Amino acid sequence: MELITIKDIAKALNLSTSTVSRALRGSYEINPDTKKLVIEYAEKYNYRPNPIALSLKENKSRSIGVIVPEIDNPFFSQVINGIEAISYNRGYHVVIFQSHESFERESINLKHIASRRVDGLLISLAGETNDVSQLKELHEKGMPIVLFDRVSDEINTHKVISDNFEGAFTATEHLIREGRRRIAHITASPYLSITKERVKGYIAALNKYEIPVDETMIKYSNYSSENMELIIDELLSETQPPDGILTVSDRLALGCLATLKAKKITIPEQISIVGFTNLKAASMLEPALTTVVQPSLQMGQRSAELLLDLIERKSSSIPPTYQTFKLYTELIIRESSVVG
Amino acid sequence: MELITIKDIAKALNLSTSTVSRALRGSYEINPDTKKLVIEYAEKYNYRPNPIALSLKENKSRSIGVIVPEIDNPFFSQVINGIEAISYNRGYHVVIFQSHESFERESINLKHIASRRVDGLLISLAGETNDVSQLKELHEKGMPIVLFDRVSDEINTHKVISDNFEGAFTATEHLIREGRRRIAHITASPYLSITKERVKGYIAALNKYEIPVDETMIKYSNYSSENMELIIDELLSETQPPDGILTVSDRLALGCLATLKAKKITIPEQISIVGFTNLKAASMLEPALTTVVQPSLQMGQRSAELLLDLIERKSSSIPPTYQTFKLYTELIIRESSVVG
DNA sequence: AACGTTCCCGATAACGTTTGCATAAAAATA
DNA sequence: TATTTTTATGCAAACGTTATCGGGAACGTT
Repeated sequence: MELITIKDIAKALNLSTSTVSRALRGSYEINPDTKKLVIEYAEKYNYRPNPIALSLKENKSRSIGVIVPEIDNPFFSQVINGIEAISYNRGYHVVIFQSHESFERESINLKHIASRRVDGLLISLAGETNDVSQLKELHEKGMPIVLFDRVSDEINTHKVISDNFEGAFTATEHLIREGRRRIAHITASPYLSITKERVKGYIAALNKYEIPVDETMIKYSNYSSENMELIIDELLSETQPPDGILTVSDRLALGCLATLKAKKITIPEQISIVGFTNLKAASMLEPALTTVVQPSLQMGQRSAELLLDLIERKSSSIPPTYQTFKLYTELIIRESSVVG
Repeated sequence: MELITIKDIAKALNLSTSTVSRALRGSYEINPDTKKLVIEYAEKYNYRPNPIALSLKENKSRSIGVIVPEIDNPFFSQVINGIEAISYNRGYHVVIFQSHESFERESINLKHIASRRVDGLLISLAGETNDVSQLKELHEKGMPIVLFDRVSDEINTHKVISDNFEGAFTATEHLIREGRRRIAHITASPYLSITKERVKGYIAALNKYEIPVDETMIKYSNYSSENMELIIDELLSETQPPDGILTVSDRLALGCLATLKAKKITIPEQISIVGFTNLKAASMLEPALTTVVQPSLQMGQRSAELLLDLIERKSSSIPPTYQTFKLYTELIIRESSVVG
């Protein structure tokens, strides 16, 4: 990778590095002949400025870090797609980190990020994360941060989320209107903002229709499939087993579906299902899955735009007014929740 | 992000930067007292070496670039997951690029990468890519490169692929053994290595059973759904329409399934389907989809290991002997290809 | 002829770090 | 005490780039 540097050009052309630098950036104070000479030489030898040297000089890397729980999750890979699209257009690189839902791993990633390798951070919190002080500190030290999807009240910065309350509310209401009265809610880690908001939406819908809320119907799950088996068993062994289930992620929806099918429970007759999910195959599942679809791509795009704006306005003295952007979800009704 | 530097420590402690640097790296030639002083100060003020400065000095970035056609594709996001896992363990960062199957976009990404922002490159070629000279040049200039999945003969470096021939052969043979005789093959861009190998496997299976190969049964598709509609229409309007279809990607399999269902064609009775796909939902589709599963995670892990080895052995004078690693696929038989 | 401009260009410092070399002070040896 | 060795530290250069400053040469103006 014997790349040529400004020094090489200067030496070859008997000029100073300053002159070469200026010539390459088209400075007006360079003789047109010299400029031409330099530029031609640079093109001939395929000169490319060393981005690392520039980073050091300008104290910025033109890259942003993204921490997601799992890349291999349709929702997050769609978000990343949106992030990459915007970043690419604005000349930034995207560095990916996975927390694997682990607080420790997230913490280590944050440490790396803290040492200036990136100009800003996009993060969706890990399921285990209960303490955001490290992230907060990073933010207070001046790192531009935008939180998306799984956010925290404790950090005052831009946030981009789905309307989780509304999504869960609408989904639950849909189940109720379809005649369901005993609706379970299988959800993610209780620490997560998305969990809390969705539980609220779920409860609000039950309240609206004066259906009593039974805490044993709300199950917090990690993402393993054994766990799902357990949860379903618990639910089914209740004196009043559920006739409807609301799940809140791709994995939970799929796991729930698989478990119920394995147990020969008919969907939607015995139990209706609605999932929060971004699976493209949702319409072709057996049964076709009613889903709350989140605008994942837009979430990525919006988050990236906000972050890049923060980064580029960093020098400006006016402090940004941080906002939380709520994107709308959409309920797509399919077979899994409609009897007959 | 007011991060402290070695200079700051030096100034505060009335030492030279050299001494501080050496103290921090635990050099034997520093007075234990001084060392202790420096280290304590550094810890107190949370000193972190500036990775960009180190990159400049050592001429390496401890990050690798990954170019994939689409992040938001289960196969690739699983590969990336594997890449990230290994890279993380070995202290490297992963910078993501998407080609969106576009040659131009891939080319622009390669240009960025050429300017030393990363220490090595993992790439799976875009569907449009017919000319790999730019990549070749980059490799010849010394950039460590490992190709995965969609590779090219023209570049002599490590490659990690699935056994595409075997996968397609086995899948086709399976369809034949299930009584199918008129088997169509809907595949990706004809430029891609995976396409060529799979077509070969498909043809070899037909040959083995002395079934004539009909070129009109082999359809090269881009990834849009309108295109799929067209292709299916063409296939169905043949005098002898197909009774089996082999598709070779998540999208094609899903698109094919959707289109056939929309046309009220019964699967597997009228047409059997086998897909190359890594969809986790494959078993729960209607009908459950018979699939050739590729070891995506392992592909990512293996590729990353090979690349990092190349990077770290770069200084060694013995040139590496490049190899192509073939990973085994697995045919999982489900309803979509078994009548009765 | 003396001065002020304009035009080009170079030297230097700086970004944060490491490292080879030099060296003062201290310790050990003669 | 004189000399050598050891110990501990600092200086300066280097990685590649750009910005600030300064200045020589050529030109124009009185």
